[in-house]
Amino acid sequence: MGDALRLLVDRIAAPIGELVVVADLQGRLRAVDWTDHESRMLRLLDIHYGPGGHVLEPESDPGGLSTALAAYFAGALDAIRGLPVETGGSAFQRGVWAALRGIPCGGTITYGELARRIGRPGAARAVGLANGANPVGVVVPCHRVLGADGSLTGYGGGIERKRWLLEHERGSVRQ
Amino acid sequence: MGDALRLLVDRIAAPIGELVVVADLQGRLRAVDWTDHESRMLRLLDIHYGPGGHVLEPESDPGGLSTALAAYFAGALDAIRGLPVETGGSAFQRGVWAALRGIPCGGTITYGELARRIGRPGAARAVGLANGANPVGVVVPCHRVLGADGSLTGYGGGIERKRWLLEHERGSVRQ
DNA sequence: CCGGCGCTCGCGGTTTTCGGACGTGGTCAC
DNA sequence: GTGACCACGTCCGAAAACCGCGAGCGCCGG
Repeated sequence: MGDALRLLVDRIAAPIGELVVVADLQGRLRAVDWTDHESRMLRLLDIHYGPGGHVLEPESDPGGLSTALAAYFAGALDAIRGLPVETGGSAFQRGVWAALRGIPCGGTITYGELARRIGRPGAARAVGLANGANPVGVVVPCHRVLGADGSLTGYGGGIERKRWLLEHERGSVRQ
Repeated sequence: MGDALRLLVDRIAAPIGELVVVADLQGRLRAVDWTDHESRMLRLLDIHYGPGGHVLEPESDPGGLSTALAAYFAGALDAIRGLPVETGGSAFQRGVWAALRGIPCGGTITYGELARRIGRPGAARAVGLANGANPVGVVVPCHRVLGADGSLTGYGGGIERKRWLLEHERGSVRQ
């Protein structure tokens, strides 16, 4: 297993819980999730890189990513905008996640509209599925997707956090 | 939208406010309302013909209807008697509106009596509802309907106008 | 006693709201 | 392959709310 993917792990405190930050040696984000849902994150890593295909090593503020995330929670919403992200996943999923990064901070979109935007009208439900499979929470803003009627419908880390994030972004943007 | 219903719009002054007159290309009245309640009229048009199902074009005295209405306000009450009217609405509503035109000028009727007259005794309250949904004010004389105790109860354009219209019709008839 | 007033309740058509039944498209497990 | 999941969206039918009413009652002051 000498060729296993080496990943650096850090943890930071946020107002709504502790975050796990996973980066590669090139300083690209590979995963972000809440520590109380860490098992889900580990499962996603296994799916993307294979069980045993990666090793986790503690590291303080790898690539400055932890600092950027902390800044975001402190109110500097732009701090996470251009952060480098690298993921596995199917072509469809990567398309969804790429589209997610196009949603401006403080804005929202519906599952159906996002499906249309990636050229797959009618795949709204599949978008929800891909959303739930997003390994990089917060930075890839899956929380900015709402139901057609404006309902929050669901979020891997818990609806309450989704609500908090939207409120945080909407409030700080002061629109 | 090439098949949208084309409607001609005119405005005339009356002693109690300005009126909007809407006619079709065949010279039939489609709507009449007070300008200060124009939004209500537009909503009714949307309900009857669908949003975007009609286009409004300014036109002076379409089909001579404006002239007829002005004559009515000047004292020639008969001027609006036989005016052609065309509306949408449910079967019940059209029944109510047809019955309204049977009320002689200068006369009145109660909601309950009107209900009985169209074969729906007990539907007095529904008659009130249909009355409020009448798109062709004045010409379809919804103002001639009173409560069982003679009270004026209500009128889309304001009770004051209802009182004025009844007074106008009663006075000029000189009964 | 009698008339008037105000309240309550039943009324019927329309509109709005709500919930459940589909159709949907991509994933994952056999 | 095939079938079963779902962080959806649309449609349809039932139920409830909404009112430009009217009749029935109890209450009160002549």
